[in-house]
Amino acid sequence: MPEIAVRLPDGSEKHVPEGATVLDLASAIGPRLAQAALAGKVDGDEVDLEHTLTDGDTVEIVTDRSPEALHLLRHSAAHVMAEAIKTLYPEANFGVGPDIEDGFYYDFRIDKQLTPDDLEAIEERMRQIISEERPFERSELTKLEAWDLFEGDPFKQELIEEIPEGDTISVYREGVFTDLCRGPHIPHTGKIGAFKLMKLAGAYWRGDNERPMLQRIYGTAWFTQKELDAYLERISEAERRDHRKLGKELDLFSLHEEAGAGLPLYHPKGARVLRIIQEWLRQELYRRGYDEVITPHVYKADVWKTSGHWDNYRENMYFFQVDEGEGKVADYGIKPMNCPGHIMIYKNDIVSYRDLPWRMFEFGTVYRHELSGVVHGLMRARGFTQDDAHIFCTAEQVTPEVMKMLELVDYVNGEFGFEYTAEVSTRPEKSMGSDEMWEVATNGLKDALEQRGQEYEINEGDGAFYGPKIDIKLRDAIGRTWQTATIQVDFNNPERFDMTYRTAENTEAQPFMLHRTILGSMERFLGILIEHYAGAFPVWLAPVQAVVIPIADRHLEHAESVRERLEVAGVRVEVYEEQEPMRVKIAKAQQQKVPYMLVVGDKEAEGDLVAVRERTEGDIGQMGVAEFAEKVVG
RNA sequence: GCCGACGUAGCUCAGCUGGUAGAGCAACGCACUCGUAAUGCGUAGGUCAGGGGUUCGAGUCCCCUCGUCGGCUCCA
Repeated sequence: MPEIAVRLPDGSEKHVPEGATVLDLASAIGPRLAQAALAGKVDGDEVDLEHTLTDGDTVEIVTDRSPEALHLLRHSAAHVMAEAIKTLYPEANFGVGPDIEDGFYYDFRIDKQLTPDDLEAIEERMRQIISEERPFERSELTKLEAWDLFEGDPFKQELIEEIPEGDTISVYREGVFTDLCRGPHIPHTGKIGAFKLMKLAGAYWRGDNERPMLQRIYGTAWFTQKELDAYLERISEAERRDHRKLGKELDLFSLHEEAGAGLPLYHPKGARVLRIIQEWLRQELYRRGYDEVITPHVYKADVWKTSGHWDNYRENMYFFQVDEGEGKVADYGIKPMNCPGHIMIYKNDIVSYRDLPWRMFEFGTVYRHELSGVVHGLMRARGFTQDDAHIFCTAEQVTPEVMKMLELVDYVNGEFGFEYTAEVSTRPEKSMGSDEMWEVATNGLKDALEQRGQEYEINEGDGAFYGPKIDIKLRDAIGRTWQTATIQVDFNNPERFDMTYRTAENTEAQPFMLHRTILGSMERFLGILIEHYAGAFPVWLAPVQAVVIPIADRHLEHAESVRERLEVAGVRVEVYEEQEPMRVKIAKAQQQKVPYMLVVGDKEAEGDLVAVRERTEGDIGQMGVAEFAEKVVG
């Protein structure tokens, strides 16, 4: 029998009979590999095990240890769920069902509105399909055949319509269910070791709010029960860290129905943490040549007309009218952004090139009427404070200024122990400015990243309409990512507000304007910090750094004296003076995640000492008050 | 804004198919004065998110509004 030669990932060559499939190759290498094989990769493209090899292919066998394996599994699980839905609800029409991070979903339309209880029946049906180890069978069709096959399935037909003429259209069948699918899939349903349907949601067809809303079920799938359990544990961990729960327990902030959605109220401890962060950042900014400004929360509508907010951002703004007497009524708008104020300051006087770059910053509180469905604790509020800054500069200064911002991003995130990645967003379809401006600005951002040796990804077409941007995504203690810092070039405002500066040649030129935040919104950043630290702030951020715990009433006097001296030394300290056993006070301090507990009893009063209990270490022994203060304030 | 779920004492939650509200913690009072994660007893606390409806009767069923949660969309 004629043979063909294929190349394996280790560079070696393997001869197999003509017509051999990926699975045949795996068998030829070893029976255990054949058993573990899920799919193949031929010249980098994923294929099924049944895929026929040709001479000269470079082939890799995908097993459950391969990085691509989980998405194959999850995509296959989505098919199994679709089949379960189809058997339970034969009228079902399906949309799309991809794998996503940690799982999969499928969108579909059925007559019944599902409730969480219905998920159990679907899971049960899925378990049955999985236990039957049904093979996924691929077939290839012409566009016309595919169209006919999905008769009565408008969503699938719409997808078929969009497949370019001449492209291969493939479908996969497992059991009674056939789905339009590029593939590949795992060999049979039995490979899905563990799964769970997680939640039910609505989702617009093709993500378009003009189109019908389908039902969506999210699920997760893993090779083993152990992995599934670990994933569920990760979710519980995230729930334990939920800033809304911890915010309540640690008495940091509250939200009130009567106040309105998305308008957090900071309690003394929450306010303290925010102010500590702000004061620290303020000093860093002063050191880096920023000027702090303070601008009003409301402006007359004219400002918003000039800025374009009146026309383009109205539905997100709070506008109101004020009766100014004699039948005159004036429109005012609460600021959703700080830029117009900073621009007015810029324009207050003639700016020389010698004044540039001008770095203006403000902890500016803004209000945006976000859609009711998106507000979420501190993470997405309607009133929030940005650590906002605008840098007005010349074209040549863009790259160096962006580099300075990136250095600041790096420094700030390092202080909190965050790792992060950068993404550059390029010109979107709906945008203003010339191609040349976009190119100069986008390259300016990329140059800054490259000169600093920072890796970045490109988000094609994801820039703001007024200019390209760099977004920074943090990775927190349990691996979740959060978008915080953003650096944006703005072509719009210098134009709209007719901003100029005097050049060295005594001509007028338009400055570049950069927007940037480092923390993003203070609210959101605090929320991220709460979850990152699981509520246990490091000593420098802790709203209460130490509590003094007198053992009995006769120790109150010494406790007070300790508190006074520590306060003078700059330690944030409280005395737990209620008449309760020491262990109760310790329990309370532990729950409040206070870094240090200072037990004072007879021995400490006698020697003017404190017995220090560290929150995570436990009792670390006695020391003098000054020594302890030094330890905290450092 | 859209789809769905939910909203009971300050907090966490119980209250089956409609018969007129309950626990633990917290608060307050009294006792205990204690050596490293929760002392005992007692008291008080709710127009069951708000409004409307069905019913002899609604925390429980229906509608609207507000809010919360999970998604979608949005994030000039």
